[in-house]
Amino acid sequence: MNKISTRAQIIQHADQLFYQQGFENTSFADIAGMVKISRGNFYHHFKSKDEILKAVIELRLANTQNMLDKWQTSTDNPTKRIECFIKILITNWSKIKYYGCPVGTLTSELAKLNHSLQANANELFSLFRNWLAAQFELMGQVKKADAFAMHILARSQGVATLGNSFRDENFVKQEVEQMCDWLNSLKKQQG
Amino acid sequence: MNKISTRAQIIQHADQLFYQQGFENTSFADIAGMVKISRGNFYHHFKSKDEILKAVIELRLANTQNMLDKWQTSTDNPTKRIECFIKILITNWSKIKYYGCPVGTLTSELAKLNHSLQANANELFSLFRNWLAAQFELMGQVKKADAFAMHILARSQGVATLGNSFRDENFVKQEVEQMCDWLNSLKKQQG
DNA sequence: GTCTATAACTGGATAGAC
DNA sequence: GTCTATCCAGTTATAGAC
Repeated sequence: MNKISTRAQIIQHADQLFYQQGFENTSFADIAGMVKISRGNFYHHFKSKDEILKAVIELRLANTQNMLDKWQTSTDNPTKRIECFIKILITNWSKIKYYGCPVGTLTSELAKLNHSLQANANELFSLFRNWLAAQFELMGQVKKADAFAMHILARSQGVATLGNSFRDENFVKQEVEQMCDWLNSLKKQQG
Repeated sequence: MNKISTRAQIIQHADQLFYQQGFENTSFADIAGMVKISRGNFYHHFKSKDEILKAVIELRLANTQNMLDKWQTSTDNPTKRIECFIKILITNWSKIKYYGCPVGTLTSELAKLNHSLQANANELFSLFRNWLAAQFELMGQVKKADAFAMHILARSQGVATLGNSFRDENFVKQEVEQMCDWLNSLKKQQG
């Protein structure tokens, strides 16, 4: 019955704004405007802007874990699971088109700011990396599991960046298809 | 005999700072500090930060064109030329490690700012794209030339982003090798 | 006591007058 | 080329509302 807490609202809107506008470029006034509270009131919930970022990253980690868990239970075929990952590019295309990949753009921005929460943001990549590696292991690719995970992560990342720059959906679809082809060629090798 | 002009110095240092710190996060004072001129003098050369960005992008376009021209003359083998491109990841690793790809991080940042110079920055990608496509055509891959160009551009981009995040040189080297293998497998197909 | 609004402080930014 | 104006960010202090 309770309404969503103010704290949760702040995190939720900050999450969205950090993604769409970037962390640095998003001000308290921006967030306050969306949550409809006064600027000063923030400090009742968070000690600093960095704490909001920390909470946002934690929210993203939780949401990502949820997504991976769902994929894990919705099918027992690891190849199909990896395909779920690859196809986020298409599922989320309407956002990626304008704002890029939420993980890659955040880690890149924090790297340039030399921000103290770089490691936290990188955990988002690690979450995908480890999950993907686990799937490749299930496919029988034990030795190359991590390398393959990084490979597919990197290709997805590149497609997101180029897709965002050129705003070309066909390019994204083609690359997704190629990644799926590559994935399925691995399966056959294992037979 | 002339010393490098003040204007050129501003652009050069801005280029470096925009790359290392990001565009938004770099202030006039930062640039003025490096060029060692007063801030008033700044306005003699540039009316706004956006004008500096425009000049920086033009400088990068010129530098990129120079690099491509050099590769074009230093070898008449298109496959080897594309390898030159792929291997920038290793050549520039010491910078990519900390600041990512100068092109990808700029276009991503400008996309989030919804900046008016997005199209100018994208030209940097187009320069590479068209040059790569021309090389693939010379390799005999006429129909797929542009798709291959985008493919290799995207993969390089992804490797830069992940390399920057995980700071893992071995990963970069492995991916570079794989891209070169892929490239050479195309050559054989054509005979 | 918990949450919120208002106002003011501080530093850094762009901008522009002199 | 200095110096100032203005604005806006993050932050803090205080006092009121529930």
